[in-house]
Amino acid sequence: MHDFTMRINEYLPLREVVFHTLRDAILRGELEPGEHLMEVQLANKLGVSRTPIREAIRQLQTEGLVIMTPRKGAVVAEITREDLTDVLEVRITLEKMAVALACENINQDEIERLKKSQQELENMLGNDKLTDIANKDEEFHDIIYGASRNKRLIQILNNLREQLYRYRIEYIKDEQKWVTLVEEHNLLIAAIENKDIEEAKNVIRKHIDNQRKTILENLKIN
Amino acid sequence: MHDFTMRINEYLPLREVVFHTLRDAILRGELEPGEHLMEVQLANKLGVSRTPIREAIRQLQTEGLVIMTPRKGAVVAEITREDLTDVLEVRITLEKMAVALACENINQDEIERLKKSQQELENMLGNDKLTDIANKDEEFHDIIYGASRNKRLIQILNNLREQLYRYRIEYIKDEQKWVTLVEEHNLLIAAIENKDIEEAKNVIRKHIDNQRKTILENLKIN
DNA sequence: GTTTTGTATTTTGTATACATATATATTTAG
DNA sequence: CTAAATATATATGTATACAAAATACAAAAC
Repeated sequence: MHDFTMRINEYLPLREVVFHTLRDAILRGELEPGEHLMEVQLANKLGVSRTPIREAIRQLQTEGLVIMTPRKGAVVAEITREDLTDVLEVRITLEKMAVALACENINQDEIERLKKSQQELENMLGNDKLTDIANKDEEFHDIIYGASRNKRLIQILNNLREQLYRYRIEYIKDEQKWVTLVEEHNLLIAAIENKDIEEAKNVIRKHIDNQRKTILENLKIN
Repeated sequence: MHDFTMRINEYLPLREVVFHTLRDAILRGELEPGEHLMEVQLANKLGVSRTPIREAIRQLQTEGLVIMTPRKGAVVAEITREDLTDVLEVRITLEKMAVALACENINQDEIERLKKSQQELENMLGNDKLTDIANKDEEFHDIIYGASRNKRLIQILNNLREQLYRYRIEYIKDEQKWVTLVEEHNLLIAAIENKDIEEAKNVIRKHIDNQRKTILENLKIN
């Protein structure tokens, strides 16, 4: 018997495809900050009409990746050092909130998944591609987000992470930081398992702070 | 000589007009949760084409006021008690962050504006329309947001407040709560002026918590 | 009576056409 | 030669047309 449920929801609106294409182009740097996004040009390049392009650009705006001005169009958002600092500052606060809630609400299954994810992450370091490692690291933190049981918090944290997407490789690629990364993750698992809220908050604060330092150091922009 | 700079930026795209119209309709309850938003119908009613309607609906989606499903369209978001609890929980965390930052960064001018706004609010209680009072209360908190100097924080707080817009009158309309409201605002001003971060966080936590109780008590939905 | 299937209608997705504002190039006045 | 004025081109805003999917409903099959 075949699984026919497989093809359910396989349909993707063009606007979604365009959105992901443009988003990736921005995050990879193919579309540079300050660059003007012109609807007809993009429509021709991607072989669609202006309509899905417009809708995708609007979605990019809400993610903070482009800035739109009425009658002027959209430009790829310049990210200033100040913006990054702001984002990271909010992120630390909300990550602390997330681990605190996770301490209270996490179940045994999630703890197991956390440990498994962490083990896999350790095995990948030095072997797999950086983006795969970065994805595994995201998975780890996603489990914690989920254990917070607060959907709005999860949504905001995902959005903040999105803002930092361009820089997420920086931290992973420095081999000297791997020891710290693994150590912090393990401390975090222990703290959450012991429901030690203060310890968990401390560890996550340091963890994000390390990322912050790396990002700000490697930053060419002002 | 006339001032021609006056008309600069006076232009508003139709999508913005439609967005505000629909948003107000949702917040007033004219468009009820679960109700289907149909593009042609709205376009006819508002006398515009489908294009600005579509773009407005997408914006409503990012504000969390409607839920869109591909090929199915948009429905006004049902707000569950759980959603509200989540929003308020995040809001308390971020309001605490905002007042803490405000303690560090606020300047004399802003303190004066805070006191002036508060004085005006007190004078309005019992005299002015509830929505005007609510707006004045927003102004008060906006000054504190601004003093945090964190643009991303301000943006997220504004969005969270948006989610609670439907219920903001509930708290204001109960005359018994006015004393508490005024008292808390004054305590908050004092704490910020003295740069007493812990006290400020405590006051704002109580302040939002009081709103939370009122909202959840008056809530008919599950 | 219930389920299935075919058809009509409605609704969203996408493309395109036209209107209008902005940017660019050209001309003309000083 | 510079700068204002004008013409031209380009881009966005909006409306409309057409395609395709979802829904509603009726008829047929069981």
